[in-house]
Amino acid sequence: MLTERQLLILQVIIDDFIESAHPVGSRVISKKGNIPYSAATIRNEMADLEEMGYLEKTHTSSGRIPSEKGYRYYVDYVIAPTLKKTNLHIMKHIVQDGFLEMEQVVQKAAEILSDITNYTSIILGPEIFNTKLKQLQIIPLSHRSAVAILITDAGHVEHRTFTVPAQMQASDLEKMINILNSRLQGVPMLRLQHVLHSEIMALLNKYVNDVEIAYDYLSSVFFSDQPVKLYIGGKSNILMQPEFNNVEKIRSFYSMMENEDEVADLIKSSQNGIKVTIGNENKLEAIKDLSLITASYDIGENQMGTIALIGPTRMEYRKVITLMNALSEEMTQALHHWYQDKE
Amino acid sequence: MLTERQLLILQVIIDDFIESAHPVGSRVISKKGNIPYSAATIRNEMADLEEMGYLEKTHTSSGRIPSEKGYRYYVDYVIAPTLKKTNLHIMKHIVQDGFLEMEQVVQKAAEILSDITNYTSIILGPEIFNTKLKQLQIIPLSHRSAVAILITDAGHVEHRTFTVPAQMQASDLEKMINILNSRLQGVPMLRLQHVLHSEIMALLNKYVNDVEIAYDYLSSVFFSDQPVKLYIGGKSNILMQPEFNNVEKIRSFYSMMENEDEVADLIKSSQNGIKVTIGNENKLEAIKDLSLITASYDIGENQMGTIALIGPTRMEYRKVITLMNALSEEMTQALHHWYQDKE
DNA sequence: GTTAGCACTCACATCCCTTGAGTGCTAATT
DNA sequence: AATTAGCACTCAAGGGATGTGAGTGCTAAC
Repeated sequence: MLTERQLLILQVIIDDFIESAHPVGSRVISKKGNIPYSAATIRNEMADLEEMGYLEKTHTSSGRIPSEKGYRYYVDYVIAPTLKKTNLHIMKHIVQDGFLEMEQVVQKAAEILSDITNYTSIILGPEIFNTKLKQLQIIPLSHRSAVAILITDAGHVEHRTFTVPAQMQASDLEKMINILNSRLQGVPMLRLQHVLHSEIMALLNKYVNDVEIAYDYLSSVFFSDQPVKLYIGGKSNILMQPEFNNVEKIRSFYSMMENEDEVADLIKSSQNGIKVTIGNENKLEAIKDLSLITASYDIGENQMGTIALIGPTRMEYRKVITLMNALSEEMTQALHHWYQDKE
Repeated sequence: MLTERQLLILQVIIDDFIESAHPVGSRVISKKGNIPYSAATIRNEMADLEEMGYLEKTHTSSGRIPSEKGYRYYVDYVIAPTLKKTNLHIMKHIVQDGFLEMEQVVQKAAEILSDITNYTSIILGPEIFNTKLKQLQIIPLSHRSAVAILITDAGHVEHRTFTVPAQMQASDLEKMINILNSRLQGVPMLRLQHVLHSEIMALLNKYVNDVEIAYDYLSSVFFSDQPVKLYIGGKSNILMQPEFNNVEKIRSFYSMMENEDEVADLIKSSQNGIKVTIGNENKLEAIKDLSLITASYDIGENQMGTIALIGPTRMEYRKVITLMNALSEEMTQALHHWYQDKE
């Protein structure tokens, strides 16, 4: 659809604009080394490109800036084919260190990503899809309270303090713990509630006085929906971008970022691989003039988590995509390591 | 030092400016109901107040705005004496709910505080000063890794995944856990390392092969300095303030807030009670034109944590201080509850 | 098909002017 | 002696004008 020359010009404009954030004029383009055409020719081509929707003007006599369609084309047909798997070893130093918990690895990855790119990074922690309960502990703190600790085979620990209802006997509690522990080990986290309900309630019934209360309590302790775990890096990086020059934009961006659920929804990508969402392609109002790049990192058969990067539509797509590809690869590996250690 | 009338005028100016954020002129003041003087009289007084350093002008013919000295006087001599202990029950609904963990209580308190005030709140989690180790658990995940869980008598749970060194026998690990568990229970968290070193190493020596390695590992697992826990609420609230109208200010504020250690240092107040730091009284460059109010909440003999609020120097001091007084009271109570339950 | 040339456009900066809220000072009033 | 009215003065802020320059589109020449 685009001629060789049009493509070249489009590319030059986008590259230039990504760097400078200023509209690109015909003269500057014609002066570039790899462009053997005069400004007038460029102008004609630019007019055509604009007609086709790849370029825009900010006003009648301004230079051109890429439209969202332009970026889209650039990302899909210019960058994507040229991407080669690189081995950047971004996280080399982190993974070597055996002490780090998985959560810390993820947090660190977010920081690195935002440091390198100067955009804001968001990493959605691995979901518990596939992990199994390794051990359940209930530790009484007093006659009225206790802390429940769930450890998964991935080394993830959840804990929750709860008040023991007055109607519940201390002996009941103890019995209950024993039963739960013996029966729930090895059960996938996702099936916990189901198993609890279908298999164990009957069993508990024999030993414990008031099963209703017990069940209510167990449910509330174990299954209160865990808030999603988000790791955000470089939230203030985005303020360095010249497009964030008015307070209203900043305000709406930060308001959005404060709402973790919304952010989690936003970046939770179902598909594998890298996904680029440009400007208005985003559903969320607050980032309709930003670009969002998500990449999933996964482990075995199930998707686990998502890495995302938010920046201006004028984003260094090539660099960023390469980087995220590599990072997602490395995180997958690092977490695989993790899992293999546990087997 | 100040005459009755000067004080009245100062107060009116500050109140007005706090509300409007605009310089206050003599005419508006004279129009107020409780002011029986003409604009000219007010002007004379204002000139005096300015000479004494309580007021400032933004330019030669502008109205007056309070200087930092003015705010300071206002806070110390106008507000402070009139404060009465109020019982606001800000957190009533939270504390009632028995399920919440202490951390959630604190987090919630931060959110409430920022919601009510529209400023940014920071709460420094209770320090572990006085808590004792309730139970220590080490749960092997595989032959090479394990997760250590420390539960304090306050129901606080710390966990840490670590890799078991190859040189260490599985049997050694088990023995070690037993010894540690029997000996460390009830030891105050702060003395853990000391006790470990002085009492237990000898004991371990008898049973475990390579004590050096064991000790190194234990240290790294238990005593890697826990980052301070900060709970921040309403980070974007401050953007609503008209003084945050230029990007540079926003940038420096957010950069500061990203550095948790710096923030923790900033608000870690040694003294009890409420402390107001106005503008340049703050050491940190980024908030030299903001005000910071800190209040400690404590439990028994030891200070536990700090509540802080950051807003423009033009802050609703009276409201905020009253609020924080009440909140600190309530948090102290809530946490006392907590502790009493554990006894 | 490409390019030089030229008239035209428009954002942006600068200067100027007006307006109005506010001051300080002086003289009159209480 | 304290208060107030009156008045000249100041200055930020807003609103044209105006000039400048980077850029365009179009036409005609190469």
